Amino acid sequence: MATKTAPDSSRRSERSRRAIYDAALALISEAGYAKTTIEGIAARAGVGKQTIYRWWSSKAEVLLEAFVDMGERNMAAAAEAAGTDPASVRALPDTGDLAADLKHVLRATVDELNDPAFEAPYRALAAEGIVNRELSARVVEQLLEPGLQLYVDRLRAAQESGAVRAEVDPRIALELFVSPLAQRWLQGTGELSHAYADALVDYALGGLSPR
Amino acid sequence: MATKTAPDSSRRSERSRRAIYDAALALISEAGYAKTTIEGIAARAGVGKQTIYRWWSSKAEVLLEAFVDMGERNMAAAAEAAGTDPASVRALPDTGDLAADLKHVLRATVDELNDPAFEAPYRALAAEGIVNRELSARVVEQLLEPGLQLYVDRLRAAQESGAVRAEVDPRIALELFVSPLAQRWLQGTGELSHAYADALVDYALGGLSPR
Amino acid sequence: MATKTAPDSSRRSERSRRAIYDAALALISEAGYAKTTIEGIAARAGVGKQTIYRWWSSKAEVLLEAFVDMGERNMAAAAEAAGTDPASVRALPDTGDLAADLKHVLRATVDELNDPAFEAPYRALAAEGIVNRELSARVVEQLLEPGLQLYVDRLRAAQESGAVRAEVDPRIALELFVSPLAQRWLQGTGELSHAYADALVDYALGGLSPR
Amino acid sequence: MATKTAPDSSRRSERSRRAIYDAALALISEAGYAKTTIEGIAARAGVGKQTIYRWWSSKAEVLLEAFVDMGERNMAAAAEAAGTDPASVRALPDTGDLAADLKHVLRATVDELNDPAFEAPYRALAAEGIVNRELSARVVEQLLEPGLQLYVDRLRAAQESGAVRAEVDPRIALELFVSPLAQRWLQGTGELSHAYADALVDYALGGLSPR
DNA sequence: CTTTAATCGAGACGGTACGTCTGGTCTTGTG
DNA sequence: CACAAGACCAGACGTACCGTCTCGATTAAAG
Repeated sequence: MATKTAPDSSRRSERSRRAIYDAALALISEAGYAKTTIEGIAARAGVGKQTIYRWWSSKAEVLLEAFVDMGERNMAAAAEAAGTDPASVRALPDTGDLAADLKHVLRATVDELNDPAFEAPYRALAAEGIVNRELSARVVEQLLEPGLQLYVDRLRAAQESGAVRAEVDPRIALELFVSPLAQRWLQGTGELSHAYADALVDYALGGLSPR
Repeated sequence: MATKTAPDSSRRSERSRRAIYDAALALISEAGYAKTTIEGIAARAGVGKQTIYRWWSSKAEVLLEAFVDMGERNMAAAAEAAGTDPASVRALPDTGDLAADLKHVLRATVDELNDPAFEAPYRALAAEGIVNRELSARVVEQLLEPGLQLYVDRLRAAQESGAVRAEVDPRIALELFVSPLAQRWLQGTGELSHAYADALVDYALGGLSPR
Repeated sequence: MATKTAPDSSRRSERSRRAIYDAALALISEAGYAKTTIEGIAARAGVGKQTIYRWWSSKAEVLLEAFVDMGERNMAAAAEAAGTDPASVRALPDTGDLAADLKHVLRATVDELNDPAFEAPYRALAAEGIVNRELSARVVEQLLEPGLQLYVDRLRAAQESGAVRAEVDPRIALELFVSPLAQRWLQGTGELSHAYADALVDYALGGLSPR
Repeated sequence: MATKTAPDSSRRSERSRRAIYDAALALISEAGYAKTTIEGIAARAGVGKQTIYRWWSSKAEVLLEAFVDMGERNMAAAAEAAGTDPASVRALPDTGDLAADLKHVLRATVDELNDPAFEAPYRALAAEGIVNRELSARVVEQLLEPGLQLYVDRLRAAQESGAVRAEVDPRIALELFVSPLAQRWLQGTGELSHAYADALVDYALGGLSPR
């Protein structure tokens, strides 16, 4: 039986890949995910439809890769601007004051989530992920997990310095302030402000009960 | 210019409405949101397509109403089974022990979220809501808000009894345990267990910092 | 078994009938037969759709009756204007000169066929009749036959006066000049002029072969 | 403004074209013109609807081409059967006896018009042509004109041999026997028999007046 | 360097669903 | 009961995309 021969990636056109990423992100920002079609991406990128179907299996996959690619380029640019190596760019600060450090990062996250350029494609990815488990796993793994791990690291450090109780599970702990933020952004259930971010940190660290 | 005259809702066929709700929920459970089509709903319901387009403007709207309707019927059934009036069915318990009460409700929520029958349509609605702000607002208002208000009420009662600090904003406080649950369910970032629900309540009430 | 009870024509609204005739003729002139819909006629006439379906079985039937009605009113008006009784209005002239008489009538027919107001509805009727045998029979019987009979009468008179050979069948003979006219009008295969009408009469009466 | 680019006819699927012609003719014979739908043709032909819309602009156009194609194939088949070249197949006979020649051809036409297989599609085409001038012109030009030209040629020959008066216009003369035939067929105003065809020729050639 | 085979842009193809329009029936007051 | 109004089921309309499938015309690797 003749198996569908896999494409030879060594002969792949870098030119087309770039054009497809650019077209995909542009269209999703302009018209939204639902109105973005593979046909539209191909036309905008000046590429045959088959070239897309050859390398990706769905619209969501194209978007995910385009998004990851954008993230990598942004990070490389930031690292270059900062004159440091890329790895250190995303690390959480550790000034010794856990609350201040968390507020600092969460405020930055709030600003990022409020950035309209960021909005459309990421929303699209989030929405698709809810319904498409396989994609969701890749989104979490490639886009979210690295960021979450930084919180885990910082909380572990805080546990060693005694700022956080030792028996607390950092994976659950970080959700106390990260998930409310994400949820508000996804569902639009409330404003995303620096004050809100601060409140989340205060409540989560100090607890709701009187001490 | 002749404005498209709105349909006369007093002449609406209750029979068709029911059939459409049933067909929509059935198809979404069987095939998922993306593969459910208006044409399919109409065919399954034994209804003309126009009858759907006359009363709803999108697939998402049909689903939302079908879902709200299902909720109302379930609640009415539950109230009848319990022999009480519908209003009291969804009220949070108040045994005096806030942590126990919250764990009780959150565990029930975990069970509900893990129920496969509940899964498909609600996921579909959530996904659509992320990308469709107008729908999202209606989902929040009609499906989520009533439930969240119960938390606010319970937390206010706890503040009066001194179990929660007076300066805490209940709207934010409830997100500490509700949002992480929702987030895990939406993104599949972790298991949804009773133990997890308990941990969220403990962390949120007691805080992460040592006391 | 309950037979579909026939409508009681004694209670029929004359008002509606008139309005429907007027609306049908107006719409067919404005938009053509194909774009004229029962729905449109009802709306234009300010009448319920059922009122049309109750009394007519098809769009073509409505048009036919509207057309017959229009003819009757026109004829009555002409008779009144001429101060004679309606029956004599459509009679062919008999001056003793058959060729002249036929040319006179055919020229009038040419003028009528070239009248744009006449065009659309009659074309529509003709087209529908080609495909709808039952309608065609009624069109022929109610609209065409009376006119053709006049030719038969005139030709019979000519046979008695010796102007036409006795063994000629008048029903076939009249087709020699009437059918070419009708055909050109239906198919647009050539101009419809007085000269053409004259030529038809000359050729038909005198024959094509030399004598 | 991006003009809707015309399809590339060199890449057209001959297979589909055939299947569409066959399906169109079959459906029109079975159900008539009005009940034949583009959707139905596509389904019957095992073809996407777009493939029809890509190459034809209306149901009438499809039918016209299907009909022309059928005619060409029939003629080619006849030529092959006769062992002669296609051009000579449709030529009118010239035995020197004009009346006999015309009767021969008209009788054949009568038989053809009475053939049920021929009936439905051609009626449909004729009906549409009456209302659709653009189509009518193409029908006349592609289907009728070639046949009519043969009469013109034969009549010209007759004029040279003295069998027809020199001042007669052949284009008009042929209508004397062709149009009545067409008219009877279209309107069902009378039987189509060999005797009728003969009478038309006799009347037209000899004239109605005594000599 | 060719040669040659896979990728490329392009777009026709068989399909599915869209949202609209109309047909013909049924229902609901009103006169 | 006929009527105006219009909701109903049904299904065709013409359009937009889907994912697959040819087509030459570049490429880029292996000869």
